[in-house]
Amino acid sequence: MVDDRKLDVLRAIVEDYVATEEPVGSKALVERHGLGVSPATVRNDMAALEEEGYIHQPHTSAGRVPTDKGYRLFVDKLATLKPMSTAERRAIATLLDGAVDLDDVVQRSVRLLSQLTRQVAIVQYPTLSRSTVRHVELVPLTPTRLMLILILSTGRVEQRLVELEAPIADADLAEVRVAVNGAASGVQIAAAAAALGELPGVARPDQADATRAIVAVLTEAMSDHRSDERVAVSGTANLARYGDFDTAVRPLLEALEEHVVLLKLLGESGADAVTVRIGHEGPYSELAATSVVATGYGPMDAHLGSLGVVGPTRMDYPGSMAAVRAVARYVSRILDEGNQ
Amino acid sequence: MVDDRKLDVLRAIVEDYVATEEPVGSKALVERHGLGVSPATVRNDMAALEEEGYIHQPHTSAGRVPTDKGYRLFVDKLATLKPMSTAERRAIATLLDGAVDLDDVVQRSVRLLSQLTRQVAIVQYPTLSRSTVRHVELVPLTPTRLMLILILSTGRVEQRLVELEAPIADADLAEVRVAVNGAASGVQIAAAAAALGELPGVARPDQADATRAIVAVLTEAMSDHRSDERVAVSGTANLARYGDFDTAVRPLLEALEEHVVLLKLLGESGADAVTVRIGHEGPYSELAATSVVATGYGPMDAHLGSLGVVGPTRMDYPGSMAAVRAVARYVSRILDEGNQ
DNA sequence: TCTGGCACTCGTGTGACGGGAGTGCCAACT
DNA sequence: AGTTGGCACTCCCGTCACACGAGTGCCAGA
Repeated sequence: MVDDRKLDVLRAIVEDYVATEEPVGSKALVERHGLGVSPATVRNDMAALEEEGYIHQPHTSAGRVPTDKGYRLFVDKLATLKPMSTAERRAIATLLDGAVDLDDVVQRSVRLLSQLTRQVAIVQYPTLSRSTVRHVELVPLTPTRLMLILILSTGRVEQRLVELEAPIADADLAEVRVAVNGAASGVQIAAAAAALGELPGVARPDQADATRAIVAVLTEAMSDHRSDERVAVSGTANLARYGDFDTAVRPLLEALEEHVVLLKLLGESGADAVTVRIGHEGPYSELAATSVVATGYGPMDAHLGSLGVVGPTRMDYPGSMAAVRAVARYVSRILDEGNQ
Repeated sequence: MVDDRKLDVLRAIVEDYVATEEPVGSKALVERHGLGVSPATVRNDMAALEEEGYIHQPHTSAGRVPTDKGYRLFVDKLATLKPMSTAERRAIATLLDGAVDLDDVVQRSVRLLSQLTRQVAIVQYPTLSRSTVRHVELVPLTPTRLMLILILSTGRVEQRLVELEAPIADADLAEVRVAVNGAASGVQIAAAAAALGELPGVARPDQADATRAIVAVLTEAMSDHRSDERVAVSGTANLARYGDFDTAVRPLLEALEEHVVLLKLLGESGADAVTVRIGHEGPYSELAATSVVATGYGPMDAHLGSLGVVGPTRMDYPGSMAAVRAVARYVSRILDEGNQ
């Protein structure tokens, strides 16, 4: 069914089409690639490939274009990851090492990824849920008003206001702070919520009200999945290179506004495998003309978030996959370092 | 020179062109607006307006299109701000009141503004420089490593790591914390840097090194204008409604990637006046086809940042100006409340 | 199994052409 | 002096016909 030469032909078609954005014919194919056979032979193979649904002819007397199925085969069997050049590696390393905080890491990463791939890049902020509490700080603003600061192992900092029923003395506040940190520090978010729930019960009676208010705000902040939905996007201008505006650019622009949609697009990729979703394989029918190359990141086997690129199905898969993998690895390493 | 009817004609041309995106002719004009004169009369006026550079004819036998100068006159003399409907006012109020922190305020505002105007909205994060220090917190992570947290009056929180030469005792740390807050709390950023500079000299000798390290990181964090350059963008999908891709959409998409460019576009608008920059009036020749409607925000007369919308010169100026002003007022009010 | 040849299909670019929207100008009217 | 109706003129745009050429499918021969 799929002998070697036919696969070569498919690979050549994909590469040429990606490069030229035009249907590719048998003659141009044998010229640009050293296939060593005549156009007529290639035509036979093309007919077979079309029969099997890997390529498609926009109209009679036009060249062939890969189908989603064709891209799929290409990615699964034919693509060899383009290794990053040493210059690129060094650029990644120096750029990301200069980041000063979590926000900065995410923003530099997304920018970098869009520049490397010349496509739209998406980076999800690290989720709260799998990280641990590093420290909880309570700062008195007025006698009945505290600022609560929650510092997580990923470097994320959440801040909330706490309103108290009654004023609290500095000494009492210090005790509550110690109690809260005793229960939560170093503990995973999920477990910390449970441990904190016990606190108001065992606190000194005159500190119980304040403890209860603080714990309420704290658990609310920890369970706030708003930040789980945060994503950074970069490289929108690369959409300008798209050919067809209405079928390709507009739906994607709209999707980029909806962070929930983006997260669904990125999906729950495994931490070490680069996932490729081609055209209709994705969850949105409006985005049938776009592909997603994504992977998870996070130190070791902990999945903290996903990142990737989206672009036309006609995209450079090997290059994108390599770039996505490289950036994910660097980001994982940096998060790991900051975590010590 | 510019008698009343000619101004009426100009207003009608602008309104029709904005609505239809097509050159507007004399006949359609008298039909759609009750001008009470004949097409021939209007033609005479149009000839005069064109002579003076307010309108322009793409080619003979076509209708007229406003020039930048024409839009300018329209905005300055002819536009009456469309008041927001009560439904819109309520939508603004409820949406923005639900914001939990500064990030949330900015992100909700920018989204709201893009939805109200159906254009690309931009909101600059509040600058550090004009805000005051609310509190500085020092959290020991390891004996020689502190996390420094800087809380500003706008609600912004900055975090930095501090590496110490030698371990520091908790008691000493508490004293340094008091000293630092004594020097900086409630003081404007600019003044705080100076006050902090004195500290290492007057500190107890055994605390001088630690104080010096902390102050160094703190002044660095306060002078970090990186956050001054942060902007939020929303509504990119509205670009899809643009007609001409290459001259209008592409340059703007590219500009949206460059936050520095955006800040320059927003400009240093006064806090209470809505600024309109039309086409070539702006600083970038590539953006000759786009206009900017912007204003400053901030409680009272303090200018904390700018916000606005960008769109085609052919845009609904009265509606955009009203929306920009309304959102800026609500944002200012919210920042003021959070500041007490 | 591959190859060269050949007839066929069909999209694309070009040029001619008519319709129509809109203008400018002029003479007449108020 | 300002306004109006009439009229000739300009020029964009959509349509149609047509030739060109790229590309194909098929078939006979190596």
